[in-house]
Amino acid sequence: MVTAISNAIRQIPRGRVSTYGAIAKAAGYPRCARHVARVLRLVDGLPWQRVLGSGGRISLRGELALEQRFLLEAEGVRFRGRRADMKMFEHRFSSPSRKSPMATGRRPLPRK
DNA sequence: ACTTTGACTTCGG
DNA sequence: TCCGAAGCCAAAG
Repeated sequence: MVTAISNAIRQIPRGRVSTYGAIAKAAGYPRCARHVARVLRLVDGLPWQRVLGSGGRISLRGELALEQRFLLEAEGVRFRGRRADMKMFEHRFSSPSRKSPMATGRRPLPRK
């Protein structure tokens, strides 16, 4: 699971970004945005700077936030105020990186 | 086994 | 746009 999430993150190409929620979903664990965050903190060697909060907002604080923004701009990602331009730079995942999307039997995602 | 803890998200005011 | 509350889920202690 940590693996699946790590893989998903590694799939984000340079110059593109994604969100915690989107990554979680792409990895096969919808609604597990927080776990994506944990993986980023735990595992290194990942393009952590390409992961943003919903709407392209930076969820980090202090220097990390500044550094993240700096790195992204260096890759060509443009910011509008405090947000990254998601319409342009959000990476679209094709499918869950590992086998069955479902590992813990959860519903397909009916929503309401 | 139970409680706490997040680099989260969405909604309402 | 900013702030607070509630929902979420697995890992840690």
